Amino acid sequence: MTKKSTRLAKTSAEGGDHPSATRAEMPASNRAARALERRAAIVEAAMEEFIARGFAATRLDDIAKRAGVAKGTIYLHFKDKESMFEELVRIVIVPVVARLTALPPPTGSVRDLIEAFAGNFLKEVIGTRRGDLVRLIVAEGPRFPAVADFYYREVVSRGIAAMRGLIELGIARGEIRQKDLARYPQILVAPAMIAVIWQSLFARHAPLDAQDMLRVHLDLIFGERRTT
Amino acid sequence: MTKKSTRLAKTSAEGGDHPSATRAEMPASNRAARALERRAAIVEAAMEEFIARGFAATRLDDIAKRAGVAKGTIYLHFKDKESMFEELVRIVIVPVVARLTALPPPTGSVRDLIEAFAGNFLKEVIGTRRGDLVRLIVAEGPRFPAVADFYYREVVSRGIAAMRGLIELGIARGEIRQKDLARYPQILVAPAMIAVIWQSLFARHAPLDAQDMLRVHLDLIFGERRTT
DNA sequence: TGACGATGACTGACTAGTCAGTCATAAATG
DNA sequence: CATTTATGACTGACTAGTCAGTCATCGTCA
Repeated sequence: MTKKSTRLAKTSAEGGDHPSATRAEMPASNRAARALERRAAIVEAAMEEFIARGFAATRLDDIAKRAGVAKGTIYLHFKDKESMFEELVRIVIVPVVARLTALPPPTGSVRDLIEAFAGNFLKEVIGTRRGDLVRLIVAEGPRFPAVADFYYREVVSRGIAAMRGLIELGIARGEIRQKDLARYPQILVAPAMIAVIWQSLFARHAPLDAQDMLRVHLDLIFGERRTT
Repeated sequence: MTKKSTRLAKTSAEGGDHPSATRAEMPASNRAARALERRAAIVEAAMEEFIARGFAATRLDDIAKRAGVAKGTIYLHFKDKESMFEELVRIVIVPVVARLTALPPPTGSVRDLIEAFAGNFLKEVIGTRRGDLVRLIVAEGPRFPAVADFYYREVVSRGIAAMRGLIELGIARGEIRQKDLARYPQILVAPAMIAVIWQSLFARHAPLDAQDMLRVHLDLIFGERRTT
């Protein structure tokens, strides 16, 4: 009468019951480890779906399917769709911030420092899943104040502060002319943000060489690099 | 039973005479005119709702209510929700482009030209409903290729071309040093775009003086303005 | 060590609710 | 009165969230 046959079919059909052979899955460590793995799978899957479809249009069924988990399982890890989305942003962003905060030793010219930063950003954000996350936050931010707040606090305000510090250093060292720039570090990062958005929206129409663009922008700020 | 109180304040100044005074409402011109009004009301309402909630989360019932029409009426003007959204973007953007394309006579320095442009942009886009539209397009673009295409064709590519022209002029006239800038007009507009997004997302955390920021940015490109 | 009951992670059918789109009916118009 | 336009109750498809039941794993004890 009941249709519980699914799991049975799978298990019983496999005559031999070596865990490894039967379970197409993992070395099946202990429960806790498996749970963590599953949670990670859900986060990963949810990420993809939310980026591809936005919050409202994403179905939890799809996330579950992609993560290889039953829908109910999601609710063992997250309270509901909304808080799942909010946690998601935290989960994905925190390690990135952590990595970037571990800044390289301040050696060399300010331009070199910023260039290193830009190179990182290029490699790690522009054109990657993380870049899409940024677009997603721009998209959903107004409907998720908690997300916008978090993003401002953890990423934007820190980033702005760091850039301001760099700019002031550059001014002090005479590398940067324009003193007012320190008041608007946004100007420094604007082209990078534009590059992120451009890749998501217009890359197919007109590919953008983000690296070259950022170089030109830095030339604008520091003066043309002399190949002397 | 019905609450027809909605379309009151509109155009009651029309030559109303014959209809009984009972209709405190519109003397209403002819059918075609009313239809256009309604269509406009729907577009306006849809705009608000889509901006506030995004495409997927917007309910047609809400649009209808806000526009003061029945839901069925929407379907007299638009095929379905999706094409409504796409048409909407066109309807709202076309006049803006038209207005901006009617550029002022190229008098004065390039910097003055661009400053006039920026001033316009500031007044007409940043911090207005139209700014939100830009954010909406960024948000929904990936899910609406038609919208992204249209926006690229009508706004982005034209804007980029126009900016490139201005930059080249500035280089020719010796106002702009950095020749490579002509290859990336995006750099010129990046801070303006950032300002649009900033106002939507972070204004409540840290208000941004967009005008001043744009001035600083232009100083960066043209050199500090001499108070001549 | 091996057997066995307790545990709780996991499942997916199900409920309750939502909303795009339809259409029979009503109002307005000419 | 015939025709065009508007209405909003209704339908059917879809989905967030639930929960009774299952079973792999774990702790315990002979």
